[in-house]
Amino acid sequence: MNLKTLAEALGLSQTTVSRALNGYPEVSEATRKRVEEAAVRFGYRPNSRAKGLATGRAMLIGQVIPTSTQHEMVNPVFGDFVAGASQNLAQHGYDMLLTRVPGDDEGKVYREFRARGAVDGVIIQAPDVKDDRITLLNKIGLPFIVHGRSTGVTEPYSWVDVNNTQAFRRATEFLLQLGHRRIALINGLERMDFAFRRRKGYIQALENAGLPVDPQLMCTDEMTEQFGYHKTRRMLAFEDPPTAFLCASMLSAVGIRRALQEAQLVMGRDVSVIIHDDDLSYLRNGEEIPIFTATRSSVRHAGEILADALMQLINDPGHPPINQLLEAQLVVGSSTGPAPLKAARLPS
Amino acid sequence: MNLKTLAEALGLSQTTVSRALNGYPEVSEATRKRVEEAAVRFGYRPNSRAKGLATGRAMLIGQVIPTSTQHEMVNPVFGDFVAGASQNLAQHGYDMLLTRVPGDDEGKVYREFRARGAVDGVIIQAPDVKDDRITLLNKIGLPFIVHGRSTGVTEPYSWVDVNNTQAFRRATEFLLQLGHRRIALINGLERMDFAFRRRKGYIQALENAGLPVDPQLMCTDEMTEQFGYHKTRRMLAFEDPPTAFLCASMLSAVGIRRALQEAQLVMGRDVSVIIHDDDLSYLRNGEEIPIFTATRSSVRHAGEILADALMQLINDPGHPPINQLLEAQLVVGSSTGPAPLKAARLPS
DNA sequence: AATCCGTTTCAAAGCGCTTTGAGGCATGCC
DNA sequence: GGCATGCCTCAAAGCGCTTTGAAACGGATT
Repeated sequence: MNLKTLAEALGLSQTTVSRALNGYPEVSEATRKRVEEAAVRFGYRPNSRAKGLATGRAMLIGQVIPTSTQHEMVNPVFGDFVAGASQNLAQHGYDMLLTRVPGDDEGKVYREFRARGAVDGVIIQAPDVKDDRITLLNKIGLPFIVHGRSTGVTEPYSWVDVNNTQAFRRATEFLLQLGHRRIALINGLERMDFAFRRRKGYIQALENAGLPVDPQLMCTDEMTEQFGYHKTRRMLAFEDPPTAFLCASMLSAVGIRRALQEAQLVMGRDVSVIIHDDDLSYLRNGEEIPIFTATRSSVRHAGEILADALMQLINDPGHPPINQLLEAQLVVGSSTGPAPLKAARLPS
Repeated sequence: MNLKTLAEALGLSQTTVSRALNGYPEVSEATRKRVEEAAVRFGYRPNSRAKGLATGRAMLIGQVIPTSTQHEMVNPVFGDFVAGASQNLAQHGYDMLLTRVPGDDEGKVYREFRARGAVDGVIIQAPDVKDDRITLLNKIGLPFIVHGRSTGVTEPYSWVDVNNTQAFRRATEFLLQLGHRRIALINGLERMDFAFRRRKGYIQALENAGLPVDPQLMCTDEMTEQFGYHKTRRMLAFEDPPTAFLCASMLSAVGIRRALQEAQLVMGRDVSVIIHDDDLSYLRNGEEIPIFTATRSSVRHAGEILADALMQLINDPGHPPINQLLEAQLVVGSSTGPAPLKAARLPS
């Protein structure tokens, strides 16, 4: 069933039917009712591509599946983020177009998107400290919004980000207040902007407290469970081991917990742990009482906000860049406590 | 830059240019070279919607974001699955269209997909024991393939599934051989077909061994970390506690591990654990030596196979249904060992 | 009765591509 | 020279929709 046959069935012109369905005022209420009723009855829905061709809109938002080039790891945050974003995109009649990049020339995909008119806008995930994609997208004029920021990019662009610096500064301060002096930082890859900012916050807090920054206590890698596990074991074997861990991911923190329990150490008593909690739907940080003390910020919620902002940018082409900084909540769980008088230490 | 201007710039007709770019034999090699070179130079790419309108193809595969209606939980497997599927779809020039279902009438989305011609096919995730979506899609004639199967559906359809029954039968047998007699099953929601089948395999193994099936030792819910944790604690407090756990998900197994370690029990010595491992990129089951003994089957690989199969179905409309059963590998890690003489038990 | 006006409807153009059916142009053969 | 034969190339139709500019209509006004 297409517009033509529907119009014929109704004894109306295509114009009138189209107008009736798209809510134009030139159509009498009676006609509109009749048309709408018939559309439902026949199960008529306008063809996406024809409509898109006529209107010049794809009604699609592009997104590249965020995989680290290192280990082909899919960002664990992806599912929840997409769920949030899609939900709000759907409210505007948009769907998401997902594509996988062969090799690492993500730029090529965006050029293609643009040239083919495949999407009306794109979402950028996990920006680097200096992310080329932003410059490129600005250049080719494809509406976009970044989930996160890129410190090294000076030109204006739209973004929604968590205040990572602030979150990790506060978390560090919280540990300092509990008397911890040796605080480890289990961080994500530092070419990622969020990791860079988290370290900044951590260092700020230490320096404000007049404490030295020990490079040995900072590590950075892909945030796997094993990463947390191994680093914890190694650091606990130091001469002067940390009494607290600041961890950029729930997943790695599970590894920390494993290492601690294996060493018969009690989290929150022998060693304190604070994590950043993206509030993933499949990996909740406890129920009423959080398992881990955490800086919490729902990535799903971020997705919702991002989607709305992108819709604004698309619907109003002259719109100035939208920047929104979300504050993470510091939620106190049972993984933190006063610094022990004597640091727990593993035999190396 | 569109076809018309490109053709003008080359002093050729649109037909010739189109043919040259699409590899038709009616164009001389010299012309083709010239056209291709110009296309690259001008950055010409055919408009997706115009091309789609002309060819009648969307070059998109639809997928509904799999969220449980219960807790709005996004399937943790989603990211990896999509990465696998998208990769192989991309090889055929296809992208993935993601949509979120408002409410729970997923059927409506598929009808829309069909009526709007928005996609050329769809992928169905996480089928129920009796899944209506299959019947619907067969009825409306939208090419599709199911990731998993639906026991209650008798009509033919295409699917790619892991042999869950077999996997869990083998895992149970493995535990039986180690002398375990009280084996707990931490299963997913049993309206999901995969959970139903896993239980079947588990029960088969017990019955073959002439052992009773204790309903108390079987539980089913959304596979969260907490679910594993709580159920483990509860079961270990039984009069006659299990000495082994069979767990449908890595995530829940992390909860099992937490409960065990908290109870000072050593996995593989006091209590054995076997999990099903989807080989998620962000949640690897150890490096060389698996942490958990597991029935392993990469969900990413399943995505790749599914994508290829769907491409076949789409490219050859008369194609009979494709069914592919993947066998899970039983990999032995350090979480299993001989049954202890006396079962470890927690005070209730 | 003629005119005007607002409402309602329409025919046709256009979006950018593919594809059909036809035409131009050397070449080779009689 | 005339004519079929391939090889290339082309103009135009069509995909299903939106939207422009115009027309039909009924009722009110002169």
